[in-house]
Formats: sequence, C-alpha cells, structure tokens
Amino acid sequence: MSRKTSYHTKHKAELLTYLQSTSGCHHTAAQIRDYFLASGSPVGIATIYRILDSLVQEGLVHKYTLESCAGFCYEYPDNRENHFHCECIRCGALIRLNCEELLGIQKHLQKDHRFMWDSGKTVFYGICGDCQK
Amino acid sequence: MSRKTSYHTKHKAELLTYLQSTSGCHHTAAQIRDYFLASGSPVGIATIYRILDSLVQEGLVHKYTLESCAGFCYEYPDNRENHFHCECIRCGALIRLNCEELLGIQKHLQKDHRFMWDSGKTVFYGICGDCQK
DNA sequence: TTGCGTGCAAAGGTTTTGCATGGCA
DNA sequence: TGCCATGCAAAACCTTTGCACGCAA
Repeated sequence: MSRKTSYHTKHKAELLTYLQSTSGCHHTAAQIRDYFLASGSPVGIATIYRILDSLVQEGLVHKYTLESCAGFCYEYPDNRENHFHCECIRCGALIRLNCEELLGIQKHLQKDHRFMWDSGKTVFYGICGDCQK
Repeated sequence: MSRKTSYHTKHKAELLTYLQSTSGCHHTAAQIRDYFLASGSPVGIATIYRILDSLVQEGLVHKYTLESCAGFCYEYPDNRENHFHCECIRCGALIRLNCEELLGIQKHLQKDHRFMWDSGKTVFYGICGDCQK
C-alpha cells in the first residue's frame, strides 16, 4: 500500500506544514505550486503531486473533488471529528458544518450497511440557504 | 442560466432515452460514445458533452465525479427518493442504498442548516464491508 | 555509496473550443 | 431563411511518467 522507506525532505516538511497551518481548507495542486512560488521557494508541479500522493497514502491528507474546482482538492483535515462539507451547486460556496446528527449517520452506515464512511472525503451537494431565496 | 431556445434533435432524444432506460446507472462521456458507436449511430464526443451539459442544465441528468472513474459521470436519477450512492475507496465498488434513515438527514439539513441536499449528486466515500475484513 | 527525491519535459487522458457544414423550425 | 446542432480537429487543462541529476541517510 505504501512504499518501504522514505526520506524526510525539506519540501515534504514544508508542504505538510503549510497544509496543517490551513487545516480545514482545500487546495489544488496548482494553488500549492503558486503559494510556494510566491514564498520564494518554487517546487515543481510533479513533485507536489508526488508529495501529496504520499501524504494521502499515509492518511495525513484528504484528496477529493469539488464541482467548482477543476481537478483534485487536497486538505489537511480539521481536528474536530464532527466536521462535514457541503457545496452549493448553484453559487459554489463551500459550507462547513459541525453537526452531531450527521455523526450518527456514520454509526448507522457502519452498523446497518457495513460501510465505514469517511466523512472527510465526502461532499454533500445541494443548494445553500442564500440560493434558495 | 440556460440558453434561450433549443431544437429537438435526434441525438438529444436518443441520448436521453438511453440514460432513462439505464436510470440509476452512471456513464462517462466515453462510455456513451462507445455505446452509440456499437449501436450503429456514432456521435462525436464533443456533441455528447454538449448534449449532456444541456441535460444537466435542464436538471434532467446528474453530473458528478467518482474516484474510480476518470472524468465526469452522468446519470439519469432513479425514481426512488431514498436512493443513495456509496463508493468504496479501496476496491472502487459502487453501492446503492435504499435507506429511510438517510432520508431523515435531508430534512435535518434543510431544517437546521438551511441546506437543500441533492442526494442524487452526492457520493458517500468510505470502505465497504468486504474490504474491512 | 545507495537509493529515494526532484525538476524538466514529454506523454496521456479528459474536456472545451473554433469553424465550417448540416438540420430543425 | 435564420439559428442552433453537429463533426472534426485543435487547443486547453490536469495529471502521470521517464530520465538524469541532486540530496538524505
């Protein structure tokens, strides 16, 4: 599943630190490249993808897709367990919910459907309150 | 939001009929092209994308992404309301649930979070029962 | 020194766009 | 006839891969 060994490199440490410092926010590979470019320490886009893949394999970072973004999104998960993503299909707004009730679904899916739901990878699509008006 | 007018063309009718006849099943643009090619009435891939976009804009067809598929998936929604998608992030299996309990979430999201959840567009990611063993 | 990490460039796959032609109303 | 739809090809975009070189252990 994951590679045998790995080195601790500057780029990987910097990337992880950056994602942790923006925990709960999603980034595309291109956005990350632009960030490091602006920071004065440019990193090749291929390297970014390779580091992100390894972080995903290690389970440290979530990878998912958003309808309002082209390509993949990466995110260091928020500390809080009851943290869910909703995206408005009309205006593209990304809403974060802290909801105990949704937490119950996790147990229900596991218990009654034998499905171990990864809420960090899942995005609820729908229409936000503002767009319903 | 949608275009002013539109013609009723053979291709659009055929594509919609095909999606309706496979309601609840997802297709990629390439799969649809292959289907029509095999049927003896080939359609250009650009046309397929254009027709699918118009069907999505009309709200007849759902568009979403699946981790196990490259690119977008399109699907004519199943009639049943309590119909949910789960995808296993390990083996790629797509599981369909008929679940009353999940239906309750829809009401909860609308009532307590003012979010009108579109369950047909949403995919629950996680690990299926077989892969948990 | 060994072997993974990195950068660059090229390749691969999917989706979008431009333009000339064909078809619907 | 006026416009939209279509097909083809090219472009655009994101992601992956190959290869030579650099760096960590």
